[in-house]
Amino acid sequence: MPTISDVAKEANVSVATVSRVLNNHSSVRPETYERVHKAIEKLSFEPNMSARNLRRNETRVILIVTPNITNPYYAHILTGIGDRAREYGYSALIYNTAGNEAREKEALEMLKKKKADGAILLACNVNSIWIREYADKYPIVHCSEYIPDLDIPRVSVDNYKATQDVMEYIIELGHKRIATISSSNNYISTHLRLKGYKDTLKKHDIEVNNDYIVLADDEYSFKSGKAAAYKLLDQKIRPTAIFCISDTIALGAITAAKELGLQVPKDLTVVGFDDVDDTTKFHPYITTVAQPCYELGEESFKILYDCINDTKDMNKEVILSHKFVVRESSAPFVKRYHEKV
Amino acid sequence: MPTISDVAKEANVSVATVSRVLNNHSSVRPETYERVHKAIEKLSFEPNMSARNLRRNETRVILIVTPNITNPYYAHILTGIGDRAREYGYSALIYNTAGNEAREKEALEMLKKKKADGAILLACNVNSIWIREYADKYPIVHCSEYIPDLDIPRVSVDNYKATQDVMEYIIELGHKRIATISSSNNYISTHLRLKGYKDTLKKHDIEVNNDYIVLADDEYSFKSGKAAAYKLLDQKIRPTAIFCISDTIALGAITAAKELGLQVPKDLTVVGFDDVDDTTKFHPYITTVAQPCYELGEESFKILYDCINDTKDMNKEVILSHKFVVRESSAPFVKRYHEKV
DNA sequence: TTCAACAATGTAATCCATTACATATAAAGT
DNA sequence: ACTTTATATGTAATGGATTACATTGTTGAA
Repeated sequence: MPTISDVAKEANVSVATVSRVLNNHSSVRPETYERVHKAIEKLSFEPNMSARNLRRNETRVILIVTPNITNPYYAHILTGIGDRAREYGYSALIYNTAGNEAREKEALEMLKKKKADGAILLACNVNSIWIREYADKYPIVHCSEYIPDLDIPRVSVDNYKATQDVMEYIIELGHKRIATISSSNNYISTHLRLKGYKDTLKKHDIEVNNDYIVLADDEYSFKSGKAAAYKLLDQKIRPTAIFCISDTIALGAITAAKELGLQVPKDLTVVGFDDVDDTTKFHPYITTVAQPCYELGEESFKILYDCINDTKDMNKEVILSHKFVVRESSAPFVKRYHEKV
Repeated sequence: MPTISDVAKEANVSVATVSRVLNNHSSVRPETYERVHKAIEKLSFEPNMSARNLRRNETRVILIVTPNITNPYYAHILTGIGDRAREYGYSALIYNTAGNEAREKEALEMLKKKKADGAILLACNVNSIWIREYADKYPIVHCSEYIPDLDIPRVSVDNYKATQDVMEYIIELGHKRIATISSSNNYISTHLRLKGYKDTLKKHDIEVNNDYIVLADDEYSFKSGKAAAYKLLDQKIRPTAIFCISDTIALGAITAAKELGLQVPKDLTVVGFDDVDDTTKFHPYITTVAQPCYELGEESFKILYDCINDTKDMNKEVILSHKFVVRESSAPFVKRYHEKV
């Protein structure tokens, strides 16, 4: 491996000049610049990152704190982060926390220990305000989930608006008995989706029925989605539509409906959220809100990069647009002879 | 951030001694060792990795070359690698290649440029012998796929044996008309599974029928699995069992069967491979071969680590054991009135 | 013409941990 | 008692890039 001083010799200049060329300093004469570049290419020189990092006091490593990359939603985001990071010469330290706060803290301690230049947090409870003390000192970006009122840079979709879209659509279809399967977790998205659900009902003068709000588990597991749907469908007056806050839950709901002899969408409309890969693996394909996961990842890296480099006028909050996609699991409400309402 | 010389001062020794303590050199007196350790703890000193890496000429970065982390199979492996890597102070550079050879080469060029200490390749065509020239010079480990005859260290399951297990089971159930959905890709696992399929049939004096061997696409997509199943089930003499080389394909096959009015497993036995998350999301739950993905990942990191550190007597080939799990998609063959055979 | 101001480049210190080599002290051998 | 050997620790060079400061050369103003 050639070093900067090999290049300097080759180009007949000092190492300082080579370094200036490398870092695009203005004070280098164009012809010198040219000469150095030729030397660099001739020797196919690549600056030694350890040396540069040592001198610049950076690591070129970013931390990705995620509950679980095995979840395709996070995997897509991770791909976006990874592609952009690589492009900028960063590598990733992936911390799987399984939602465990102790491990989240352990992860962020890496920043203190200077093992990473910054962190992207993929899932974060609204009450984790302890993150502030890290965010005050180190570059941290929230991706998709965030903590309200703590103005930590973030990128996400507009969960409230997306839910409104869903609910307006379901109401438009003529449904009145609309339930939701939310989650026991404490994510901002969960809160916003629930609020969107309630607010839109109220807006249309439909009473919010607490029996129609049931919770799946923290990780939106298929199983818990199915169980939640059972709770809804076992009621005397069944809902005719269910808004699920994730596709996996929606899948669970559809399975539950089938087991109860209900046809989706004929007897029950089911809408999901996220649009991960499973939505079109089985009929009925799920009507859902598509999130731009890859772009969420890309964007969070960009913001983190700006944070690390103290870019002026950087974006502190990026909202990417979602897309509501109507597929097969939703249909107009039809009053049937046995219906009481 | 305290440095090694701060520690030296605090402990009243030279930096060399501190360094010796840090690296567990034998020649340090126990009481000195103790004193230095106290100083380290008092200042909560952490060695600066850039400086260490510069001096030691290493990066502490490993390359993970994968077609697509979005695939849960790879995601699980990645989690295993990641957890182990972090433990040893390595971070990961994830290269998504989408199976593109140019991008695979681009990835391995990082080794030449000293941007990573070694690489783990997650999917690799059997004919990619160009990898040898990198493997000769740099630490490279194959995980789950590999190139035969090129003795590059690797970890995988015994695909041939696993397929034998599956086939023996299906034959045991009384099936004679057994088809397989393989893939157009060029992975060693694909070849071995096909060979296992054929060999076991022959062993039981069942003729190999080429009409019963159809291919899904390279990525085992659901869609292509479904299409392949249609090809099998449209034949005059239908198979009564299908061995699919992936669960997603199996899922596709089950969907195709349903669409054709066949019940799984009553009318058709379907067996998958991998045991990723989807296998128990829908009934019938899929009978499949469970791969220890996380452990495959862990093990590959360990081997790579040994390669990087020239460990003597390291394992060059690790075969982890698979587990054949019988669930709902397989059942004994029952001769029906309309059956010709 | 002379000096200030600036442009272009060079010299050397710096980042921090590692390690070859040097030194000092103690234990062992004759 | 005196050299030899081993043990424990220190000094200083090293890895490669960056950058404050120094130097040289050039241009323009007075």
